[in-house]
Amino acid sequence: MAHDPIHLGRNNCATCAIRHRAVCGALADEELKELGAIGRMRQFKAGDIILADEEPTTFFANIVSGVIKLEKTSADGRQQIVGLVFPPDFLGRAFAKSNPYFAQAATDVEACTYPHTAFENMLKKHSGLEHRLFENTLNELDAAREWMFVLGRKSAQEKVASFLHLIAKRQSMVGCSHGHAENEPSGASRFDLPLTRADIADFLGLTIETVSRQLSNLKRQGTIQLLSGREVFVPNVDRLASLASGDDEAVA
Amino acid sequence: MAHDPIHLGRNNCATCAIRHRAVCGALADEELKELGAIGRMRQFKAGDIILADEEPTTFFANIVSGVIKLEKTSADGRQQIVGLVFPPDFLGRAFAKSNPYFAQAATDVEACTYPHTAFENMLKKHSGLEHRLFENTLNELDAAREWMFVLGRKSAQEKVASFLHLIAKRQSMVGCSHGHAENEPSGASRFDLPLTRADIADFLGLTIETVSRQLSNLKRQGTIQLLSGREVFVPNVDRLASLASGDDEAVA
DNA sequence: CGCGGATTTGAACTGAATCAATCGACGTGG
DNA sequence: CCACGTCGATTGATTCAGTTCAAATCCGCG
Repeated sequence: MAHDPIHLGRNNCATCAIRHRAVCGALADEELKELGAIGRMRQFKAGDIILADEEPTTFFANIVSGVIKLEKTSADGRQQIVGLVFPPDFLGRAFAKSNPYFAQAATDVEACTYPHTAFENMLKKHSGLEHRLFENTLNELDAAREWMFVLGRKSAQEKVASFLHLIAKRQSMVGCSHGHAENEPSGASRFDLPLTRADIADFLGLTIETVSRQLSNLKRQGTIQLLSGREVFVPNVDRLASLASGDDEAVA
Repeated sequence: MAHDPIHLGRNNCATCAIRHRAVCGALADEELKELGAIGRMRQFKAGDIILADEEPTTFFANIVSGVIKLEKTSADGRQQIVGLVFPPDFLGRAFAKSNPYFAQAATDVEACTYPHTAFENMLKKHSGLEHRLFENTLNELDAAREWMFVLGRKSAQEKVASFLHLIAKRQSMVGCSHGHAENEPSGASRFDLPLTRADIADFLGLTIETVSRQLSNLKRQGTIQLLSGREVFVPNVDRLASLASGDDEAVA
């Protein structure tokens, strides 16, 4: 739980798993060397607080493996996850005095981190890097708004199906080395849930119990199988997708 | 309802009401002239569709007056407003093949519009302009995530109070000529609602009836007064804010 | 004056929350 | 090696906030 990441040495960008898909992919060799010089690989354990709410940002990061949750908490303890950060996403709010939310490792995480000031200087110097980060941010905004629909208008069943579908999409993408390929999985899919039931509830605006019940429903229907631990098997992703958007109705 | 805006002549940037607060405020005189040359002032009527969903973006715009709603609709007709665009906000999704959502005038709107390609060329040429738009986008992302908390975790009463508080903040800001001042209103406030009950419901993930009931509750409590037409009077904005965050409980 | 859309209000219903109990996996210590 | 405690997850029973269905009421406008 403590904020005590393992510091590894400098990263070798040339062999980096997310080299081409992350924001640093925007840079030419010369510039990449400059960015690499300020980057440092770190590991976090599930539960580690990576960036604290309302605190000055001390660093930015590219996620290499694992999942980070972005969370908002109100005074009376209600929580809402407002974003999930997967590889090769970028973590951190540029150009702000303080972080607008909590960033916590949902699973064990490896990330390439950059000191706050040095990175913002790079942004100012290399407009290509800023452009890449801008495009990234636009995509995050689209995703956030997509999720607003889920939160505001979908039923519990649709929410849970939407979540599973999202994870299936993102996890299937982790493998591919280039591009944000538009390769929607449509056949079968198998993956580990990066979140606990409590996290899923906080992401969907539901309670733990409702999430659990809906997962049981989907299992009973045969839409998903819950294997050992956090593992899920989806025999037909299209079916899941249609439940997520409410096209389909019950199937007993 | 038709897509038939009134085309006015070229705008005079020097006297523009939003000159300093909009993205164009990033530019030096020379560049401003260049941007002004491609800008054209247009007027839209309440209900006009400004940008259609899934269609190529034909133009971008700075909102000079009025309010635009950004809306998502599902196949079965459910709707969710995923953003409101006030002066001096920027409208349009840069660097995308198509619009990720519907943009419709909630009230009569005046906007300074820029042709798609010409504007994106300006962005490429002037990194200062791109930077300003980037900061804008970061703020929109923060706002979207803030709203995700409202949608996922707040009660109907809190949602309606949050909405009124948001409008009170934004409307009070329309007057000031510079900066995104952090001047939260805290005393009394009077404003026109830019949205119908149906729109408010779609923004809050509620039904029309629930919105109406909650407004009646707030009125009965004395937290707000509903004047003629769309006008609302809030004697104590702080009180509204505390209802919005759930600090406070009922007051009979 | 009367029409039509927007809004309010009422009554009944229901999906998800709440309250409560049990289960299962895992790690620790006797 | 097994009993125990903890934490996450499941399942059941009950409650309640918000929806749905239905009916007034209000209001701008020709």
